Amino acid sequence: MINENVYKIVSLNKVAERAGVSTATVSRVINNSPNVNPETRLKVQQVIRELKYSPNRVAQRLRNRNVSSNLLGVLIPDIQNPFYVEVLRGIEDVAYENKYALIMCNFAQDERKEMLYLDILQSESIDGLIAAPTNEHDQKVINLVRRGLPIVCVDRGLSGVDVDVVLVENRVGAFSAVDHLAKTGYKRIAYISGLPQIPSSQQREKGYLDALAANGLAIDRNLIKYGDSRHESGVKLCEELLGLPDPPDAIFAGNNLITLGALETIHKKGLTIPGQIAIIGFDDMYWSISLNPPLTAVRQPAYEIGKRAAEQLILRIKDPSRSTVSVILKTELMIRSSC
Amino acid sequence: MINENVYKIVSLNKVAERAGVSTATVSRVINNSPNVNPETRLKVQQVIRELKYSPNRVAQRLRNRNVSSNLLGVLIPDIQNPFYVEVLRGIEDVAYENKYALIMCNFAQDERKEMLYLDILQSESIDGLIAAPTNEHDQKVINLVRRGLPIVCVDRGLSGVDVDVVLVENRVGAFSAVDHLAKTGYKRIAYISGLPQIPSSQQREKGYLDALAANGLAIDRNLIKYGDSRHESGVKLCEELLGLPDPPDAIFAGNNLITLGALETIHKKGLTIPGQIAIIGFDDMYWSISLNPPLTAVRQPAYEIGKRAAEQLILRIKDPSRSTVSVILKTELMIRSSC
DNA sequence: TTGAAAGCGCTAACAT
DNA sequence: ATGTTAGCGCTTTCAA
Repeated sequence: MINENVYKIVSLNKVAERAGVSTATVSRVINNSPNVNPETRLKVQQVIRELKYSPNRVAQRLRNRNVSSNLLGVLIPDIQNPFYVEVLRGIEDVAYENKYALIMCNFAQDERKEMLYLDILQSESIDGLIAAPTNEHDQKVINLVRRGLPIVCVDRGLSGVDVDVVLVENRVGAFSAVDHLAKTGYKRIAYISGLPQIPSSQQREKGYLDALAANGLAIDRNLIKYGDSRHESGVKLCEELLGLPDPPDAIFAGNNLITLGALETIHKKGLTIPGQIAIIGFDDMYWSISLNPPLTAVRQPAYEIGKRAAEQLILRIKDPSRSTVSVILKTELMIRSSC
Repeated sequence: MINENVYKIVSLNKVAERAGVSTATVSRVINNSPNVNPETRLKVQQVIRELKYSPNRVAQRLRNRNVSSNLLGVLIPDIQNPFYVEVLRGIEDVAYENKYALIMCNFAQDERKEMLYLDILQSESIDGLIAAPTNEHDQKVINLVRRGLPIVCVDRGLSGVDVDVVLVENRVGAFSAVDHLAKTGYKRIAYISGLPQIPSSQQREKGYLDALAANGLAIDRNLIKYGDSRHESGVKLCEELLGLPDPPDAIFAGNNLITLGALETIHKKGLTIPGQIAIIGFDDMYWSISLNPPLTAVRQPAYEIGKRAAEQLILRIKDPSRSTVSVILKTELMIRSSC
């Protein structure tokens, strides 16, 4: 358990000793305090370089609870989903620019894992958190907000508390997809939903329903399938749909992974797209054009979502009392050849 | 700058006070020390629950430099590459099982970013690091190894130091791909390489060259293109290749992203695969079957790589003096219809 | 079984 | 301009 090999880290003390000054002076140098004699500063910097000293952030953080830890937490549901990867990239770029490092917690849609990670994040005394909680009533995250930890929610809000949110017009996006399907002439349009407790799934369902209604299409509950937002459930639910006595002529897939799963099933069955079955996805991927056939999809500006979220978070960290905002981004229908 | 809104965290002190015991006793309780009177323990636990106390890991770490911080660093070159995402998943699963959290550093192939992150990781006093450094001579990582920080390298080794490594038979994998191409009858086989300074790129090139030789095919240097391992360079280099006066009849793409980029170019030009141009990729993706056409590829066991790396790392953390190992995993040729 | 106290590395008064 | 010192929250001897 004990690491005997532990590598000795040079401490402020050693630097002070070697430079013949007090620890306070060294501290001032590393924090760029102006009140240091230029010569002293030079000497100290020299020693720092010699000793390859770098300040212990753990100690810094313990000391300064109210000052930046330069750590941001990111809590995402599923790193296998390219959408979240793009969001993460956006966050990461902004974080890096502002000298924040990221503690990344992928809870893989497992609530226990989410709990553990939130505990860790909290006790690491992160500066702020970007989270896509399991659902709007996530008590753990709500408590964190109440306690004053700067938080920005992504892709879904939080009910009962005031919190910054960055999301996308899910209902509108879904509507545009299903409307496109209907206008193209499809009559029996199915919806494969992600986890139904996630607000975005619900809003997409609403968009789907609204579009059917707007186009005078009947709602057939058998054509709505609920899954868990993962590839596997796309595969399975698409099979169920295609096995129906009266199968759909088009599928609206609730997210990335479901689309890919559904595609897999369709190809395994040797069906032609869009001839025998049309498909449209929520979430575009940069390789959608190379899919068979090039996929028509509702594009969410994922990178932008992450970027905005990180920017909001940093603003909030700097000024915790600023009023909360909801950033709502638009989706875009990318029409290719799958419907 | 100062966060006036700072949320008060309950400290050991408060718990001790409230429970009418000393801080030492509370500490013993949270660390499951056996030397605590059962009644006292119960009372303390009660108070802990009441106050929703959770120990401050920062303080714990500062105190116990030689004891687990339960933080692992992960340094990966490109989170947009699905290969690394899978590796990350493997790492993450093992880390979670062992109650480690991950500080994820995506350096996006930017050396300055890598430096910054390594500094942060070091000063966060992580327990260990899983890294895929820019190249074998990465001084920063080499220094870390020398200082005794437990490190496992992924996808590439480190020259001059003894370090645990998990990688894949790159040469053999590339050979099998190009050999398959040659045996299928392709004569002018191109190679689009990732960053040429990365050992795996070099080994794949070697496999490519060997396979050409083994099949009596001439080497045409014009058919070897070097890029930066990203989607964009797949797009561009494939264009160059197809624009050649004497273009290739097959392309071996050095990784995931390059394959997707090349595919994009081929589709934009309206060429048929494999009729007008065949393609085979290094790195399989779970949606390869849904590509147009279903992609033939060399599969690396990415999840397994991550899993093994994390396992090795945890072993090394527990016993820093154990001798280093190289885990070398096999690739697998997934034959579908792109060549 | 419990408590008192030192100290991990650092910063911010306060003093000089 | 610089040094002295207290203390962040915790664990761990050492004593009782």
